[in-house]
Amino acid sequence: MTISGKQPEVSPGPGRPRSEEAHKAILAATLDLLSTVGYDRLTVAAVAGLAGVGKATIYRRWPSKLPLVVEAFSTQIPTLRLPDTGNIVDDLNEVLRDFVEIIETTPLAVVLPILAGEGARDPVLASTLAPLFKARRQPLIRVLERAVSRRELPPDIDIEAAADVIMGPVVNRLFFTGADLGPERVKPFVEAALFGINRLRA
Amino acid sequence: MTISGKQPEVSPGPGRPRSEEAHKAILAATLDLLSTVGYDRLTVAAVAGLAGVGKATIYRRWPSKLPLVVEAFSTQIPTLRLPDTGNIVDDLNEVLRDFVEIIETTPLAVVLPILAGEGARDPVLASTLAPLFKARRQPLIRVLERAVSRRELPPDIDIEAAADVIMGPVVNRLFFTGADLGPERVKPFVEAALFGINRLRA
Amino acid sequence: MTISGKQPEVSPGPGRPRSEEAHKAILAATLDLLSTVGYDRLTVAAVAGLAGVGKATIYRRWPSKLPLVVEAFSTQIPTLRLPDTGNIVDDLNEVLRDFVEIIETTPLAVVLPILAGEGARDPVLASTLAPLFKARRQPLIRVLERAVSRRELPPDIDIEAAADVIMGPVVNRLFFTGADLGPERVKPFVEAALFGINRLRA
Amino acid sequence: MTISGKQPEVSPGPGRPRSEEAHKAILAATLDLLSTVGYDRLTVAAVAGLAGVGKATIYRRWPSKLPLVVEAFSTQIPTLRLPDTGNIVDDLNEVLRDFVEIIETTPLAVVLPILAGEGARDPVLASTLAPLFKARRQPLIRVLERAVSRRELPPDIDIEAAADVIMGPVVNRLFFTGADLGPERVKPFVEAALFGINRLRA
DNA sequence: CAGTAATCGAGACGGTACGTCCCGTCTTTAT
DNA sequence: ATAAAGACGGGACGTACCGTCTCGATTACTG
Repeated sequence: MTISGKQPEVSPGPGRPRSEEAHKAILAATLDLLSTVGYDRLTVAAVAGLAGVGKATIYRRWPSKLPLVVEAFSTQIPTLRLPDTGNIVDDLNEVLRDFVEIIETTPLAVVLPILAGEGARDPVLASTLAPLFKARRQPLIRVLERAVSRRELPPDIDIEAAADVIMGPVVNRLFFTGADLGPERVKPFVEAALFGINRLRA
Repeated sequence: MTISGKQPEVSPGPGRPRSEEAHKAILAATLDLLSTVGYDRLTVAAVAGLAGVGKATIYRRWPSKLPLVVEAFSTQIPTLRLPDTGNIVDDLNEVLRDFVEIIETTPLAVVLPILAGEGARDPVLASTLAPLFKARRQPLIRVLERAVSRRELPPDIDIEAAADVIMGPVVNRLFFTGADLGPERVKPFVEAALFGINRLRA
Repeated sequence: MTISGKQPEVSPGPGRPRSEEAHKAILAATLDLLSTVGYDRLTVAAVAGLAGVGKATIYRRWPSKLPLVVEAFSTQIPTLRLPDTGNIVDDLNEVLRDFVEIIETTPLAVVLPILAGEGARDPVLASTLAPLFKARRQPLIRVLERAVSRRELPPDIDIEAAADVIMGPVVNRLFFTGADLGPERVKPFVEAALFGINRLRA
Repeated sequence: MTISGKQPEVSPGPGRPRSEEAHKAILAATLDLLSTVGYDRLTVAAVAGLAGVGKATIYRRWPSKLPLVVEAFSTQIPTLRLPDTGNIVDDLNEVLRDFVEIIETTPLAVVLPILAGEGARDPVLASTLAPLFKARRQPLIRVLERAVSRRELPPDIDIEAAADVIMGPVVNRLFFTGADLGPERVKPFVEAALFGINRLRA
């Protein structure tokens, strides 16, 4: 955060510092249970037990169960790679294949929509989630920006809207249509987004 | 539902009949609370109290809280109109404008993602929800079919996928991107879906 | 309470009535645990488990753990018999022997002082306890009243004070002096109370 | 405590010596809170906070909460004076008046019964408390011994039992009967103890 | 038209998770 | 080594909700 590294990060203040070990164990246990039993069968007491931690140690860090789950799943986000194949079609294909794979192999399919729903009602939560959702979109945005600089897309394109057009069809299918969608089937959706739905032949 | 509709399909049998009034009051109270406090802060006891009904009267009709919410929200669906302007662009614009308006003025913004999340975890629920989600897509599917018969779209197009490409961007923006999106801003998304994201100029 | 017995006790009010069975099971379980593990190792959850009852069923009846214990021990009081031998000395001996036996074979030795201490600080609790403590003294008071009517005691004697003089030495020994005191050793204390400490020969 | 009091009895060893100031502040804070909130709503953290001390500083001196409270309350005891009027009646009156005054103006009314109750459950605590309770009785025992040597009491009297007969009525009234009892009302109880309850006229 | 049976509002039931609080210990930096 | 500060594991507390059950009181059909 600082430019010159001179200062000692932050003053730790008096008292025993919070255990980084416990912090990690809690998040790991949360993700473990999330994938095992799902969101609402996950209990804070079970997380504490699995992490070898007291409940108070959890509540000292997160005000309730939901923010804990939010942070746990947010640690998964950096795994979204930023591809650089040199052309937009292949880049987008890779980004979407990654995304589909994560959704289908982690509890995100359960947690993401719940967060979206809660966020729609609770502005505080929404502002907590905003940067996380934004981070999730970042690789996609970068891919599109590079496409612009390569003149594959017009310079005045609305990149945010374009991102929605790319992600949307896949998101809709994963969460609402319920149709099967492996990573290998994202290609037609990329083409449709780029060139129009006429490309969607049977 | 039956072909000869002259009289009550089945003999009602002995005993006091179920109150149609109570039924409606329960659904209305459920929707009310859904929009007020959200899904999991909604309690069945509160629904009962608001509807002036005993809890057993609710559980006599729905096996648990979730199906109750599902039915309550499904009563909102028929308001999606099926437009028929004669060309695909205007039809799609109208369908999407309707959809955006409903999402932004009813508790569906909260309920829909939650149901999607729960459905991802509970296959029984998923199969309950499938026809409801399908009904929601129906106007869009019909619009696309008519476009095919008008030769505006190729005859071998994958209509289900096309529907996802149309709806997806709007859905993504409404539920996850969090950006503003009034009914008047759906037009660029329709064009992008039809002709590709090159159309998305600033 | 009413003179003519016509009315049906009390209106039960709507809704499922509280289970008398559960009530008794809770009190029995409380006494059981009180004697097994003592006051503060007794947990409400354990009481619930032992009684085969939900915790809420306990908290619906008693606001917290202490009042529950109060009521549980108060059910023990009626076992204090009211003797009637015809003379004050034997009557008092029997009352005190009963009292000592109860203290030494039930958790009252633990609970009574705690209640006294809490009552000294909390007026609400004190007024709850007052009738219970009074009931405990009742047999002793009656014995003294009968002694007055038999002219064994002067008619203008302060009976409440006399009761303290009778009970006090035994109470003090049981709770504070810590000396051994079986039921068979109460006799000298009765005589001392009646005739003065000169009677307390080794 | 030692006969030659010139310097610290033991070599203080290396390191910072324990703060005598902190010690006193802890005991004062304990007594303060005891009278304010009672025994089990008193928390060690609150004592530490009020004393301006870390919790570890408390646990370095006392193994747990109870011994801390025991020591705090035992500091109150030395104020019991040993009267010497020359006759037993006045001596006892003074001893009891002192006792009543202390109970009614300090948190002892709360602490004493609680300690008695805990002691009944925990033999270790009981043996810790025994010398304290004994010290409290010491002035009374001395008064009685002097009465024996003055031939006011028979030489073979059971002094321990006599002490219970003297203290008991007052204790019972203070802790369990709940009746008013100022220092000026102890006289009848002294007389009753000495000569029998016939003296207790209205 | 009396009897039967399912319904009603109300609210208690067993069970379980929540989030808070406290105990007694441990871990930091500072003196 | 002790100090203040405060986090730690553990565990009880009292609250809230779920889905079921039990009341007395309707409200229909059935015989």
